[in-house]
Amino acid sequence: MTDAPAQRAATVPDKPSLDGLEAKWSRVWEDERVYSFDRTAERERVFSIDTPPPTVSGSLHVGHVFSYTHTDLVARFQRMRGKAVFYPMGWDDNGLPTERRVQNFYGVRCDPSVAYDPDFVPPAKPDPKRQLPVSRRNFIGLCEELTAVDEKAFEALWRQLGLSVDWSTLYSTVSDDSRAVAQKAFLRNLSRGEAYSSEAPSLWDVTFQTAVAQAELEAREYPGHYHRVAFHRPDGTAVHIETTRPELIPAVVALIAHPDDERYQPLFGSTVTSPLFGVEIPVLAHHAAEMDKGAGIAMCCTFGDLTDVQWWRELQLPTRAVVGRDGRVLRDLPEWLAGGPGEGLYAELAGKTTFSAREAVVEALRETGDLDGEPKATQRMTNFYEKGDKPLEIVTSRQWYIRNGGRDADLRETMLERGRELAWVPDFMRHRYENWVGGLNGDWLVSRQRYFGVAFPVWYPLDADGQADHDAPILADEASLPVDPSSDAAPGFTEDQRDRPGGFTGDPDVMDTWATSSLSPHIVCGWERDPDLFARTFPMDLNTHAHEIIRTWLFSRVVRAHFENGSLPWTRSMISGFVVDPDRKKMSKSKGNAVVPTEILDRFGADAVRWRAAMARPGMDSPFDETQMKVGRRLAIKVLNASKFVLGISGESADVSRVTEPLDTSMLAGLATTVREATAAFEEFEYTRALEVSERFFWTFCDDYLELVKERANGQGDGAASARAALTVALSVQLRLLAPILPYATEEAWSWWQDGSVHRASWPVPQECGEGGDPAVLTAVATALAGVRGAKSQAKVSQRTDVRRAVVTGSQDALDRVRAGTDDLRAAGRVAALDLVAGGDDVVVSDVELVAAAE
RNA sequence: GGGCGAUUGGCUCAGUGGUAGAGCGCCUCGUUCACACCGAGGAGGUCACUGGUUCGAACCCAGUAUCGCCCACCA
Repeated sequence: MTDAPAQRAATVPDKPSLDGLEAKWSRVWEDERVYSFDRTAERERVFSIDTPPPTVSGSLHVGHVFSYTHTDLVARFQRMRGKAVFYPMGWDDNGLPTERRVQNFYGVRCDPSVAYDPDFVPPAKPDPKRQLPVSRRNFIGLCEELTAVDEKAFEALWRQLGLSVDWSTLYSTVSDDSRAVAQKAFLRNLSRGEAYSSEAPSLWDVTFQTAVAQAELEAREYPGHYHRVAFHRPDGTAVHIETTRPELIPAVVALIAHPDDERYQPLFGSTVTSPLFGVEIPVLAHHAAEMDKGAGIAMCCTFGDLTDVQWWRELQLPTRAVVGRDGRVLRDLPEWLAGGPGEGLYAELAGKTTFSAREAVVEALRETGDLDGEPKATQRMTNFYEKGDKPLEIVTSRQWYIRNGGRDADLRETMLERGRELAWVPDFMRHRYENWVGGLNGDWLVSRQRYFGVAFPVWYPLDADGQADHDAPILADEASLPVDPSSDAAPGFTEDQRDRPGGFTGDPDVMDTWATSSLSPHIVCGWERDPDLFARTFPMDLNTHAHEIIRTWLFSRVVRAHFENGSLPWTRSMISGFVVDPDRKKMSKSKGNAVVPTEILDRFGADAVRWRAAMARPGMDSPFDETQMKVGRRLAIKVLNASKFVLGISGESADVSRVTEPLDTSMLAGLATTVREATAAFEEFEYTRALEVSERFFWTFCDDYLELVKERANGQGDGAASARAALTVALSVQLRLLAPILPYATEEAWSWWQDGSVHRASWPVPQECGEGGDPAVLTAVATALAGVRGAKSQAKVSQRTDVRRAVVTGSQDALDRVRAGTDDLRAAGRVAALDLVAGGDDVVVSDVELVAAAE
């Protein structure tokens, strides 16, 4: 805060404009460190905010802009209220989105078997069809290179939008610090039994060749066919099942029907043989089989779907996998098929995709007559990885899990209780949390078979045969974190023992990005790194984001803080709705209906976009509509022009004790009410209401009050002094009321006559507006003025037309109020003589005698 | 199938028991002495529907419909 004041030159321009304000003020705010966090503040004075680290390899759309603005509105209000606002920003540069972007951008793919090339230069002309294999280390280098570029663009956007983050607290999810936090928290989870590894069936994306978590699933419509297929009883009679996946017949382990199903009760306990492959399997009963679905009896494979996994687990069925990690039928003949009638067919299927294998099996079923009728087309919901485009398979593999209540009723109840403990804005959003936690069907799978991410700080000893002992992992020392087990030797070993019998091997996997971002409160608050900061900022005061990541980011942070700190990570969550397209459909890049934020910021300006964002209440979806942006822009311009006008006639003295005229005290009384309402609204995180009351007052102030007093204020004496003081007080208060919404226009106007940033000024209090005013005076006088204006409008003459005489009727009280401002009214309406006549209740203007233009 | 939210003038939305509101758009008029990225005035709605409670319902209760989102659903 040393060398910037030159830019604060305090002159009122002749023609105020929004142009250039963003560049000018975001620069000044940075130079003066206006939003820096005072880390000496005691906990009660701190307001700490956890805001989502955007995926830098993704693209931001206008929905993000709105949601981040919502956070900023609260941050700015709290700062002006005197809080030390801790408002960091982070980048999520982990994981698949980055890998995918690097692959497309540079035309490379990661191949861990390729040796590191220190002189590697990416292809000048990437060929997306033939990606160049590069070493893991080179690949990660490219990830880091590209994210650095993306981060610059993101930061520029946030600065233009005017987010009041303290950029000195910027973090990224792949930094050494974040990796150390992620690894340390994982080791703690492990030591307390909250994390574990397990060889188990899990959802698997065959394109990315990685396991995925329940929270990353997306059910989509997917076309398929029902095939009615015969299994055979020992006496040769057929038992028909229906399946959409006949290619899994070689993997069948049982037929299963509901225990109450009379059709199949005689079969329970007996066996049947599978068509084509002749494998003998039992017919079993299980309550999860649905009588009215398909044939009522299902073929259970290991594994076709999650129900199969349930049956496999609960009925203790054997494992007979035929689909590999690449989504193709396993090359080697499974032992349970050896010697059977299907050996030849299997050889044909081996290596085929499930799609081609299905065709071959159907053909074979036709030939043997085991296909009953023709396949019937169907559309069904199928699980996809949210970033993938092929249905998920279920593959058995060793994975790391963190407990989250998905397999433990007590823990689940504890997590539901945490959700109840949390304050939700709006409150109904808590249902999404409860819905999700209540429906968990397994623990949180955190390992990914990918490259760019935080490694598990774990190695395994190798026995004399070179087999890893996964039950005796070698753990990293906390002091050594972060570590990379693929390049750092395990403690107690040397690098030349890597992957040698009797030596060690590093855990090959990386953590899913949510496993790191679930620790964002720990990362930003300095968990274990800066205990003093942590004590001042954690648990945090506010968490904000849109509702789509309640199940992922919000829930995962609750889990981690629960385990690590025995508390919620924050006391309150404010959840934004979506910006939807004009048809009320969700915006997404793939649908092509997403609006690019830089474009609207450039076209309408940050204040206008922020104004529009502020009009979307927490949790409410909001259609994108350009015409609304113009309204915000108009307000911002009006703020500049009204400020210029007020300062031009009022001078700069804001001495409220000089305000004596009833019309002036009336205006200030109304302003005091506005301050009360806006403050109460902001305290309830109802920024929209705060904006509405402030804006409504501002327009009345401009349209009525300014017009009424401008003549008197330009005159002499106590009346003029009263008006000028009132104008100045009102300007000061209103600029501060609007500052959180319109940071640029208010800062610009503030700079014309005040020292320092409006964003560091104190939030207005009603006492600034004096006491004893009657708000009804301004209302009554303004109503009378509107009557005069209406008469002129009706007569289709200029508002500047002189009025010889007019009559105001109303109740005695109303007339008293009008009388208090009668001189101002006559001046503003250009009325020579005003008669006040008792009658009726409302203020009504009549008998307006206009002076003809010619006179 | 379960859950949540929405339904008020052409559009976007306020309004939680007492005679329907705002902004935008529209129409008319005016104006350049803060503001043409302007001002003044005006028209426009049986508050989705059906019952119920109440002296009184946009608002409370029950149900229905439509739209959206979340979750579940691969036989």
